[in-house]
Amino acid sequence: MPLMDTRYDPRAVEQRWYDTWEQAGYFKPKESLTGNTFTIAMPPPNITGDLHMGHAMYALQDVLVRWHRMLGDAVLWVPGTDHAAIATQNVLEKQLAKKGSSKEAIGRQAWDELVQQWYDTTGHTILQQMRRLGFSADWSRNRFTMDRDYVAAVNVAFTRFWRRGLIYRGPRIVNWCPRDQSAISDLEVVFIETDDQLYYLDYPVEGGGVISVATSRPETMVGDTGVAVNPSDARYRDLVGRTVVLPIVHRRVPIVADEAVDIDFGTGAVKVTPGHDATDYEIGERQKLETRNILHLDGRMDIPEVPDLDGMTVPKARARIVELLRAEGALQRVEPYRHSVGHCDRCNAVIEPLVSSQWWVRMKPLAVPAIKVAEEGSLRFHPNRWQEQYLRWMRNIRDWNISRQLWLGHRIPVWTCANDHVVAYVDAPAACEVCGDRTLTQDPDVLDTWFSSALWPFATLGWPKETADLAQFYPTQVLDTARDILYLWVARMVFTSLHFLDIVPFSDVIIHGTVLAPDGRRMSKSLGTGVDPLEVIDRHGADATRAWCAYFGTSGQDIRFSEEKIKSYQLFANKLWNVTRLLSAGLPEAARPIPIDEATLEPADAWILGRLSAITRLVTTSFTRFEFGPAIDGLYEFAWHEFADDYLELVKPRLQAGSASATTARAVAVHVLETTLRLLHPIMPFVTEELWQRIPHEGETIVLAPWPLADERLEDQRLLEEMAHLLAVVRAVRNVRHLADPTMRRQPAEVQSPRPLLGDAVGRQYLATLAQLELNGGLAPDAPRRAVVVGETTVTLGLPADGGAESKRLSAELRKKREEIDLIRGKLENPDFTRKAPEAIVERERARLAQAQETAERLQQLLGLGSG
RNA sequence: GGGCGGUUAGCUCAGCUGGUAGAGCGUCUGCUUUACACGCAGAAUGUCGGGGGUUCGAGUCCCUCACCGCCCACCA
Repeated sequence: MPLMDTRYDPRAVEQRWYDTWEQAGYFKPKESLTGNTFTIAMPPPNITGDLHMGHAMYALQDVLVRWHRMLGDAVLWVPGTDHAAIATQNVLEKQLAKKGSSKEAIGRQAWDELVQQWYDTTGHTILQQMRRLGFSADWSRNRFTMDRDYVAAVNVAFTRFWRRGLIYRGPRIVNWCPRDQSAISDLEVVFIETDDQLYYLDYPVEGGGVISVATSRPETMVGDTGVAVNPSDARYRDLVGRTVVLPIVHRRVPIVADEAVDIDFGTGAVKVTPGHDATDYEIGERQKLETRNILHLDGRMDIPEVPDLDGMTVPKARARIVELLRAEGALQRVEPYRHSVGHCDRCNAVIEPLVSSQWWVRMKPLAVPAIKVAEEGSLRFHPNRWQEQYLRWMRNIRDWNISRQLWLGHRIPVWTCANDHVVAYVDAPAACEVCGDRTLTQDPDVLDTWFSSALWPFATLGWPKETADLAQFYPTQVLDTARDILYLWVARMVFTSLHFLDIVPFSDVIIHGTVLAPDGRRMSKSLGTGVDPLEVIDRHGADATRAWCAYFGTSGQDIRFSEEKIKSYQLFANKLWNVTRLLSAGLPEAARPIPIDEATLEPADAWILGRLSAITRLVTTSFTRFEFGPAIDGLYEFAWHEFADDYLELVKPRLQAGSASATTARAVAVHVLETTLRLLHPIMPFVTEELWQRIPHEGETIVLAPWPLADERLEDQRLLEEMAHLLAVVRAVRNVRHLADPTMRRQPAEVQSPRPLLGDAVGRQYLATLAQLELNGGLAPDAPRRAVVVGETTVTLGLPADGGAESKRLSAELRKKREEIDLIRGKLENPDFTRKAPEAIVERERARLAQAQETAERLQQLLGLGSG
């Protein structure tokens, strides 16, 4: 069917091709033609989630996946979703609340059934949305972190860690979210700058005197079990070892010396509340201080001995205790204070550190190999600077709190029997493996959702079973994600895989830029700054959206969303559509490629083939380096400007002539277009398939077409230079004509060039075609004329005379040339330059000088004639 | 407190190991030329954040300052 419309409509094309590809099974791994496999585990989005611009960035993965498919590798892109414990629990709790119920009301068993039912019925909407972007993942291998096999993998992982002694349970200070009523890990705490107050409290010292301490949380003083000073602080040396009597509760606590105390902060003395502050907890451990809990799990005060405060929320308790302290004369002063307060990154509640019994993973031994692989280079980061961030975190790693007090997630696979034997089991045990007792109870907590995510790249392939997929497709090659989960997820996959499989899960980590709103703010629903990728696709097509993502994604910088740039890629698709329209006219659809007879190539043909080879190298290199920007820029420039604007304009007369030369031109043009479409396919899969099918090609789909190979023999440097010169002459002619009379089209002209342009006749013909000149008639001897000088070539145009304007223009050009000559000459006359600069650079400057001098001489001649 | 990124044309951004400043959009001029007006042709626009240094030569390397953004940390 011939292409009639002058406009490419992505909506008429994309869905159709996607369905065709998926139904044909093109996204499933094929037998490798290279012996290589190429695997990417797609970062699993939250099952509750909707597609946002962050997911659109996964287009980078699809570019690589499609490229490797064309290279002939056995390619597998594994998709899936994550149960995202807290987020999903919140969704379901809201649903219950609407019905006036709650999870506590229905009980754990009914809740578990509800959750399972929800998993079964929820449509993984987001994976459907990803198809709109053209993602060529193998959906038949879709995984969910709550699938039966995946749960089994999680239990195996936990149990193996346990048996190696890498998991322990113990009371430690944790970040407690009073709203979610769960512990969260350090990484899930976000610190927010807050205007607060710093309270200076006077604590009476037994035997006389007071010691002043500063605190932003005065209510915690009822949990104080000590006062600490720096051991080298002379001011307090005599007080160390003595005892303070706390106001209000009138408890006696010691004054201790500890290095953690900053002499310069506040008074240099600090109240120690090991029960509710991480630093204080550590001081307490070192100094053997008592740990007192003063909070209920919902964040209310648990302090029966002070009825005035008991049961109050923290803000109320803070206000009340200030009154009480003031009444006792213990409040010295209050000053404004700005500091960071920890908040839950899920629900934004203020975190209350408290001591609680939790499950922990010992990180130090796991970190050692994870550091080694990054140092050795078997784990690489793009951009490279993330390696340092990764290493810094790994080297300073602390134990990982993996238990959450939620009702949704992977239950911790630990059972306790009546005789208090605590053991981890892969499957629910019938009896205690130590004593045989049969009244076992499972730990009520669930695992941090990142514990299961850490297994993603190998558990999705079947681990711990030794599946064929695991054998063939593991390890993966590339992991691409945003930087915010470098530690939460990427780092944890590395040490987990090294521990269980003794292998790096991926060799290259791409950290793509974060998409910001057009004004530079973070994209977020609550700010109203979010952009829906599906709407962008509706407006500009998936190809344009992908090209935009790929262009900016690998730059490593954050990216402001810019619809204009996406629009430009839509126009690019349209350009390709019209090029195809031009070339496919008169061609039978789906014909075989036309053989190119090398003997009949004209210089223009050889030139565009050479440029095609160069662009093939550029794109391939760009993909290899995980830097897609140059590939996209290069293809855009090549296809639009060199191929369409220059080459096609040049061969149009030949195409219409219907000669043997027409056959060659058509064969070359079709070949260049076909190859360009293949080079572009990983980035813009839809339009390239649509157009590829309409021109001569081999194979049933561009998805499985071979990746183009460069042929450097075609890159004739002399030809490229001569062509560049010719195009420069063309531009200069057009410029002069436009200045003289912008409405003027074709006119007579003469060309003089000491060296013939591209073998003279052909060059003159090209010049005539592109610059719209009549070169055969010659100019009448007395006709008004304009001169165009580019290097060695002079074109004399028959244009209306404009008195002084012409010589003024030439004088200006001459002046510019002379400045250039002075500049280069200055350089060459500097002995340091000629001695120290590389020979090639000096040579180039000499050549430039010669060119400029030639032009200047010619201009001088013309002016001499003109002024005479 | 420590660290990382950014600062290049009106806007959004490229510029690899130092060697004549680039793109897209926008602006201006002209053109409805049988692929494309979502187009073609032409043009204008930059003390490459400030200062210092290294070098024959610095947007690019080093030091320093300023502002913007991010990360880490036991900011009581």
